[in-house]
Amino acid sequence: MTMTVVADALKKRGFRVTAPRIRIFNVLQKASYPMSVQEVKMGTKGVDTVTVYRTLEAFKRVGLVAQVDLQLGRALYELKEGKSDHHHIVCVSCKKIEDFTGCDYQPIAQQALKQSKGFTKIINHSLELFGLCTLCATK
Amino acid sequence: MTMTVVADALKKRGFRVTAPRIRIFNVLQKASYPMSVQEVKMGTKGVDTVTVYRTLEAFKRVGLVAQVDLQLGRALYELKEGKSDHHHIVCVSCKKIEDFTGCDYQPIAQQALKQSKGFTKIINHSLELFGLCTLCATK
DNA sequence: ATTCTACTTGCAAATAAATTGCAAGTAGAA
DNA sequence: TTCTACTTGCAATTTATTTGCAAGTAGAAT
Ligand SMILES: [Mn+2]
Ligand SMILES: [Mn+2]
Ligand SMILES: [Zn+2]
Ligand SMILES: [Zn+2]
Repeated sequence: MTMTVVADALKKRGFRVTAPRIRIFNVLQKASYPMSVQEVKMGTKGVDTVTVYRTLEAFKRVGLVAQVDLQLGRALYELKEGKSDHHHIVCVSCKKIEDFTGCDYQPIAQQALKQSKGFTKIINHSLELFGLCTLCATK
Repeated sequence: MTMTVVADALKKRGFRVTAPRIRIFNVLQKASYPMSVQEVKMGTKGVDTVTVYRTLEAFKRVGLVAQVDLQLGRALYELKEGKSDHHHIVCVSCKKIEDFTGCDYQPIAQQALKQSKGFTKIINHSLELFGLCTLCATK
């Protein structure tokens, strides 16, 4: 995902391409794990926390970023990039996060829709695994 | 799930059976959807918010309650009861929540473990679907 | 039944997360 | 270059969650 892709994605939706948005994008791109708002702010120095919140929200709306909930008491965010659907394993003890790929959720979504009275379409899903990492498991 | 089950589960882990804990349990039992701390507090009237937090945490530890994250900015909680593994569909617009059952996540978990370098066991998982309910879809 | 003590609770205060209002700044169209 | 709607930073709020502590009590021991 190049920067022109970002610019285009933003423009296409009526968003302007600004310095804070570019910086935030770059921070996310370097990260190897989903980041909290505070972490993103740390990485950009100079960009206000509120701007990080608003930018991540904008990125989410244009589909550049995914919000991840790992039961840590705050939301995390990561670039979707070209990467297919991937998810996470989290150590419930030390909070270590690993990615994994290969979530075939379509059958589950189909079954859910079949049961549902009020929904006819799924537009997104979250799937996270929780465990003990080998390090914490030995303690 | 009867109340003696609660009492036993608590006692077994060294927790005392108290009035606030019973009330909170009853509120959760009546609910047909996962509740926020504030909603639980509303339902109990007289029990302090802090006690709700601490009790839900205790219930979580003894396995009575599951925490659910629906990207709403706060955690939700629901009784596990005897009910097997079930999950939710959430309307991203009006936040309507529906249950669904039939999450066969074992293959996914196995595949995740196969890929993982730092984990050898999954002890929990979260899976939530996001969509537009039929009502919101027509707007 | 009474005593004892570790576990619980409520209240207040602190911390942390997320949102809102607004004036000043600026991207990008004209 | 001009103009204006979109953005930003800063301060203030609101909402969520945690912590400290003194007073209360469940449940074991007597
Ligand atoms: Mn990831
Ligand atoms: Mn449920
Ligand atoms: Zn760990
Ligand atoms: Zn809806």
